[in-house]
Amino acid sequence: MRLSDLFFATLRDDPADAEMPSHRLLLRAGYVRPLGSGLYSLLPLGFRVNRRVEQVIREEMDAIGCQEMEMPVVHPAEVWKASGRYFKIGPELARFKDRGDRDMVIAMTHEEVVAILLSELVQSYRQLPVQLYHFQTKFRDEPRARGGLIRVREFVMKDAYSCDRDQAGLDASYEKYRGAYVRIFERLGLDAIMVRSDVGIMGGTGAHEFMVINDFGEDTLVLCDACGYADNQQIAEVQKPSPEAEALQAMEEVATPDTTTIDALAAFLDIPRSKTAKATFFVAGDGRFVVAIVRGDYDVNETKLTNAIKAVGGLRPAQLDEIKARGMEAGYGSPLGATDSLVVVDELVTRSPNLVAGANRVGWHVRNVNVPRDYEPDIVADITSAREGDACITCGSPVKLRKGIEVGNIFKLGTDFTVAAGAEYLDENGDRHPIVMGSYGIGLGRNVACIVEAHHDEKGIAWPEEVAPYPAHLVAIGGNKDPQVVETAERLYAIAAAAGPDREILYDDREESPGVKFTDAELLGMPWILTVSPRSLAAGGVEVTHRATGERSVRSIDEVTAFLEGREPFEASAAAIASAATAGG
RNA sequence: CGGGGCGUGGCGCAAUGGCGGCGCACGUGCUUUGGGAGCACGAGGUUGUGGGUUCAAAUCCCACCGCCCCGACCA
Repeated sequence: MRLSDLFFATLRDDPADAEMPSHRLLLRAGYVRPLGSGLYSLLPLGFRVNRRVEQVIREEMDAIGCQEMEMPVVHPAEVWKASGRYFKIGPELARFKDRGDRDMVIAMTHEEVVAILLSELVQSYRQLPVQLYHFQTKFRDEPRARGGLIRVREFVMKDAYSCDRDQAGLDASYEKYRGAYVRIFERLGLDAIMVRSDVGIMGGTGAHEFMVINDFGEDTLVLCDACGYADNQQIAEVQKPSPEAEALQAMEEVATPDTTTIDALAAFLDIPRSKTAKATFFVAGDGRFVVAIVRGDYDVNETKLTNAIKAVGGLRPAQLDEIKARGMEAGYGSPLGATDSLVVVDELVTRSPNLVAGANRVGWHVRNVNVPRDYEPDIVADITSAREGDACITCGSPVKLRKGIEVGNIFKLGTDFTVAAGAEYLDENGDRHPIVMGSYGIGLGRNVACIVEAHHDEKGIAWPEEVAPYPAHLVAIGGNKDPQVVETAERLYAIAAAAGPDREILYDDREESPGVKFTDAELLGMPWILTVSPRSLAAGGVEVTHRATGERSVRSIDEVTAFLEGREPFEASAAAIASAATAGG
């Protein structure tokens, strides 16, 4: 592709409202353009990267026997009503009516359709297991798009579905996908780590997320360097301290003006936060009012709380009047005297004697509150979030917290969808069973952004060869002084073109100054920059620069030809890679 | 949905009540080709939309729309 023909434009200035490096660079280098919030066009360069990422995923899916197909983006609403998700999912699911006034949805994912296909096509255990996948557009009307391609509303996802006759089959399929995902992210140049994740209210028997550590990430990961433990903070467990035994003291009210926060309370009474009990108030989707009690030095983990009370529809923070109506006072709250509430107490609180808790009266707390002496919990469970430095649940070493971006997930769904769709098979004995499903997703655009996050410097992008839109970027300098430059560059370009579509290169044939061409080449980020100039010709050929390391050498026309034809790849020296790794952090 | 910020040419920005500008990018011509070149000429705007105040509004007021950031949310 000649740059004089390419549909793109590089921006000299950073776009004002692009905060993430990947977003800034993809905009500046002319890979993507926004159309609206969370809606992006992929320009030709961006589309080529997307396609190469897609191809890596396709190869690894095919390698585990997963069959590519395609399912519709628009579904009749009945499909989603049958699974129940039409009613469970809020405005995130886009709905509309077709010309016949029929309810329709724009698909967020495709479990329902797979289950329907299974119900139509699978009758015997002999047809199982089967693995299916497609690359298809999803629409999720997210409350807030952010981070360029990281969180968008419309995106292409590879979603795969395993279909097995039983749990053991699902476990085996799940393992295959786990292995495929490890290979995919390695090929994409991403350091993805697998963490256990919440299965949510969709049930299922297990799920993992593949995460890339990134400060702009939306999830928090709990990691242990010592033993390799890695969980999403939503579900991560840590070892909690064993408070020293104390004689239980009598409760005693104490005036504590202006102490609506734990910090203020602890400071006012001159006690550690660990000697206080914190109350937070929620309303579950089914209407139950929930008081969650954790020690003052911990935070409530809403995912754990949701799972502890099996809250269908999740939790929302309670309103002040809802709290008051149940005899409690926000800022000075506790279950003491509370009515009509589900009291959920963190297990550490039950082991921590003589805590200061709210008196449910503005400006007052109560000393020496003990569970279950002073109030009776409805549920005792681990409902706190892991903290930086807490003791690892498996080895006791201090854990660390890191932000992460989810680049893929694997999920043991179970039979919810197949039961709803009537997707059953007959076993060897003629008995009928629901098919057991798993689902496995990878968002393409998000992966493209994460690759840029991991492979860029202050000058621009540095694509790994596996996903680069073109293998090389040819720059001709001084062509007006020396016709041999243009002649040589044109010849090399033609050689690459003749070597097949995969070997096509970018050729900067524009009448621009050398500075512009070099700057753009570094911004666009092809793995190898080939410079033809009077200087390079005098030195014996073409100057070859490795974009990622900056390593530079002059290669003969024959060597470059062998590279362009795909016969002899260029390799960066180990030393250059090591020094680039050190410099890049 | 709550909080904050922003909306002026393709991009980045200035103009705070009185003739809408600057840099880059863009077009034409000449010069220039190893690190975002120079000169000359030129094109490009209903200042997000609607309403209001005023002799006069990009500027002040109201409403709406859109975008970004934080939070809520995230099968």
